[in-house]
Amino acid sequence: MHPYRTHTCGDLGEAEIGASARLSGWGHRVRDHGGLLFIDLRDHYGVTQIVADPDSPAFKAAERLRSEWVVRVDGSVRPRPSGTENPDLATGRIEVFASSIEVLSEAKELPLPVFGDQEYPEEIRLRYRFLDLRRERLHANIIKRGRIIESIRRRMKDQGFSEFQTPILTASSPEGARDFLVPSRLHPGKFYALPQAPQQFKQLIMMSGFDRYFQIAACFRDEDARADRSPGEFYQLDIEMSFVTQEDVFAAVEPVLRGLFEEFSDGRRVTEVFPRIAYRQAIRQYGTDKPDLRNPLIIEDVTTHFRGSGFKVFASQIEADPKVEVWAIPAPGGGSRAFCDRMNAWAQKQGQPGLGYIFWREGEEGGAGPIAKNIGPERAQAIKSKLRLRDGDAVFFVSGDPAKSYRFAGEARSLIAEELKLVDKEQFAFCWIVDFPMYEWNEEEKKIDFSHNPFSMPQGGLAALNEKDPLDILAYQYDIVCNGVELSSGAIRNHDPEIMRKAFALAGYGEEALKQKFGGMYRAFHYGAPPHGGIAPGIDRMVMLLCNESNLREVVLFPMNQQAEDLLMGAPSEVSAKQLRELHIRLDLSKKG
RNA sequence: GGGGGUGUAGCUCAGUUGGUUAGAGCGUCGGCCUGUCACGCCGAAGGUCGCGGGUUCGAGUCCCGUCACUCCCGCCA
Repeated sequence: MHPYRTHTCGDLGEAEIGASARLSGWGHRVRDHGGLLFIDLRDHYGVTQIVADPDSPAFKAAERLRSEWVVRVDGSVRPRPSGTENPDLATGRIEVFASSIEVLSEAKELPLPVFGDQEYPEEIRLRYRFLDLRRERLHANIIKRGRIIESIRRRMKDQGFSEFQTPILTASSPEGARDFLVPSRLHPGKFYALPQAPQQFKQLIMMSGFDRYFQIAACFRDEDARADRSPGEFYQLDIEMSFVTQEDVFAAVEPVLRGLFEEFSDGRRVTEVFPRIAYRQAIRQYGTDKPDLRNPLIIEDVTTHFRGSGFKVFASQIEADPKVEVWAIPAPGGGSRAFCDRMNAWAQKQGQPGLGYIFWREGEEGGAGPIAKNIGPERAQAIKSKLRLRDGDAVFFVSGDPAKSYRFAGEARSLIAEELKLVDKEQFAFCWIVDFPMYEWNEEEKKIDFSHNPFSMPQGGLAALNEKDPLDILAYQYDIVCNGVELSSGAIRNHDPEIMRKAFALAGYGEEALKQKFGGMYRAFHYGAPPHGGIAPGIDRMVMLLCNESNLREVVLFPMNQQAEDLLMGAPSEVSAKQLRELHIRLDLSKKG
């Protein structure tokens, strides 16, 4: 017989009744009735109830057993007595009567119980990650993650993509995030960097004559963490294609994501055709460039209704600055003073002067609230009909230069919909955000910056760069957004060295800088570069959405904490003087004390 | 780098306006229990109230500092 098991803890059913079985696993829960004792034995596959009574030679060992001890159980499979079956357990119609129990490994008193679904603090969960991972929810998430990645690979290959591996030790790149550096032993004073993304490699792959590349790529960035941003490292579904337009990229990626989400959505609806929303329209309608389309509210411009009105706060702002607009956020069902006051109080807590509102009670034509009184019934009625509001509804107003106020309007839109329960949680709502501006104004340095990837192709090509106001130039640059989560940016790349020189010149970089910073790739552009483009959806974020989690640590096997420390492995750690000597590194910790 | 929150038994938490010996549930240990599946019942052990300082007759509670964790801003394809 196998030394550990003939079956797993999820195998046994009525078909095995009468057979003898050997199981190994963790003691999940022990119920000792004195003369009768039950053990829920758990392994990766499931839970099986073990029974022992004083007639069994295993009884003594069973009485010693505690939670999370690892044991091997020999016994016979028998039906549970009528009325004691457990329908919540896959193996709940049978039990194993133990003839022998051997303890393979004892467990000390647990700092984190595996049994039950109580929440525990992060520090303990991370320090004892191996216990946390035994728990049902995390265990299931990790399994699901594996299946999701497997499905992505299959779907990408079915679309004719090939998976390649790009280097992990590469050159430091000046753009974007802070690099993780790796000192070179053979080249004193020089460093490798871990890739922030295989961006340049995937473009080089296209220029090397390949097509339709993808990779489940590890990316490294030495930046501070967020709940939806792991410290240090994360994974991207890195994609690049040759001879494509933006539409071709969408056509390749959309079915992969839709199919993937349909496969793992557990019945939640998935957007059938991903709408395309221009960046500027997204800002105006949703107050964000990553709108949650599960939220039905749409912001409208009602500036004209306040110009010259009796509500002097807005009217004088509009008078004083032509950039000022008043945006209205509808709140269907929010038509009560209590709700409006609560929103206003929230706004003040956000450091805003307040959140103006009008609300309509039954049979009250002009609307209620201070703004309604000041602008008069005609204007209030005009706003009401423009936003298609009814009695019982409210509308909130955000006034200011949209470039500064849009974010607050977007936050208000989210909170209103959340409070009024207008967000349909039973769906995955995708959209493409397109037409991102190529450049943006850097107020601190008083100069023009690339707003996203400097290698994006400007819409209109060289002519646009030469003729248009740089701040009006759009790029073939796009995001994919799901439920308000930015899954990825992508772009059609700039493959033309002439356009590239001009594009960098507008941002204040000469050709020398281009050569120096992006030498390998810039060189490749001069030897026959195909038009190409791609995208790189974040694997961890997709898994997070599909697992219905709001923190990446719930879908990563061994995550670091927010300070980018691995509490289980003890990373980062000090290294020996010998290691440092070999790497030509001398430490100066004087600043740290 | 900045702001918010949290820190009390192995774990999750309660602890009133500052007032005697700091409590509960789970877990651990001991006892009882033959159909449980969050088994039940009885009992016991277990505490640097994150750490340091201060105010006070008296501090888990108030003040200052500091550390740890967490969320956010800055930062970040």
